[in-house]
Amino acid sequence: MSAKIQAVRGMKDILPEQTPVWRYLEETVRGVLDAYGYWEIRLPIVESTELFKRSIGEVTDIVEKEMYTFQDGDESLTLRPEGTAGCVRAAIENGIIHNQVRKLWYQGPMFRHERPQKGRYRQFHQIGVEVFGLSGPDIDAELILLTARLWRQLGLLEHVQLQLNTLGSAEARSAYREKLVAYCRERFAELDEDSRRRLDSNPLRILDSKNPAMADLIQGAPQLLDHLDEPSREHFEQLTRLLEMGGVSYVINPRLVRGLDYYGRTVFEWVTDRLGAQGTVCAGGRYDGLVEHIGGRSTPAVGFAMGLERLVLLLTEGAVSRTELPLERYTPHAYFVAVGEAPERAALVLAERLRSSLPRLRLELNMGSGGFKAQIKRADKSGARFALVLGESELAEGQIGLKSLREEGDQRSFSEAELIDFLAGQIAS
RNA sequence: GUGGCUGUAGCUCAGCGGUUAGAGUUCCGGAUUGUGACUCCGGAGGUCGUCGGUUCGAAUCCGAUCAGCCACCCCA
Repeated sequence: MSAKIQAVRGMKDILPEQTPVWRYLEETVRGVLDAYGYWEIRLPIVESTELFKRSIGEVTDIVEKEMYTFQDGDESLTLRPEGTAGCVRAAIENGIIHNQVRKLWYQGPMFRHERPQKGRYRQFHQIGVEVFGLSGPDIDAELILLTARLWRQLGLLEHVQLQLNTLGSAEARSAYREKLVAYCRERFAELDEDSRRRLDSNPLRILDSKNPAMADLIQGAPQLLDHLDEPSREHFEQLTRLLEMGGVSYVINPRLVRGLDYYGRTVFEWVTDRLGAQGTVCAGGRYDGLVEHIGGRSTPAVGFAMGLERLVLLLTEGAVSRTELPLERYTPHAYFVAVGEAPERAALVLAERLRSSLPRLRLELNMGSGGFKAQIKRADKSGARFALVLGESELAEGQIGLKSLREEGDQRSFSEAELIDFLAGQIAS
């Protein structure tokens, strides 16, 4: 054997044993988005580096040290570290948000060069939703109601908590930031190393420090909620009222600050305590200034993204037991056992006819021969409910055997027509 | 970028200076000339992460390196 080549750090294979969970999750999300009238947009994975610098912010961790950037001729390109920037770029470039409302979603891999840990990988997958052209709290509420419905459908609602905050208008926030920075500079000696760094990069983050030595300083710090502009306060109050009417409970977390520069007003996160340190499963907020900032006409916008790895983890080991997931929809209904040369040939043809007659039938035909024992074993392992059996004697009698693999009962014998009827009934149920 | 823990069969792990490195599981075959999930038997499967050092002797001790996991930072 030659030297092994392994997957690059932080980039995980999603194995066949896992893909049914992924499909279940993705299909459920798509179903909910369809139900609310959102349209899919498919976006490139590579964008110009400048796009991310301008939208995410030059001094954020993402842009400073986490981007996969490479030179292509005289252009600097970057593997997208998040989806919003590309979506906004595409929306402007194609004129689809010019003076009109758009409700969009996208899906796919994102790349950040971070140290991997539980629920965090260098290539990870998100489904993102972005709405353009609506400035009221009603759309903020709809997005949150939509996610709440999704958690309910996935059986996750009782394992996640909605945290909510408002960052106010850009003006109010930057005024507040100055006050906070001034306060921190006054008590600079009390700041830990991380917070001194945050003072320049993201001062609002200081309030979210996990260091207990900082608790005192944080206690006495000025509060963003006390510095809100009136329209933002009104927006936030209406949003919370709508959520209450919609039956979604929330916790106001004044320390909730999204990491990306473009957020303002509403921000929210769905968090869980079941995934260790990476508890955020879905997060988003309003970014009314971004479209203009990237070169479009001033357009209000709001959106969120959910991390699929984290949701899959939550589904498989965090909250729902794996046996509760409806994964049988991804295993074959029936596994076709055919022993002997003539039966094998006949089975290949018969399997094709069955698939033609029953388009929704999932039928796996045994390949690679093998005795009855081996083939029945494979049938069992495939997860199929039934084994179809064709040996020399069935072939001679023009019958097909049907053996239930999931419950007791004798093997039955069907003609082809009877078998189609029977399977049709099984598929329907 | 920083810290802690861990690298032995495809997977989960035992062995922690002394024959030819083990178990469970998985896979294949048999017990049962044509029938799975339980049982029994057999077979296949290992450069003990890599490189170097100590030693008569290293999976075992030491160093370096690489990788994985978890946490910090940050984030979905």
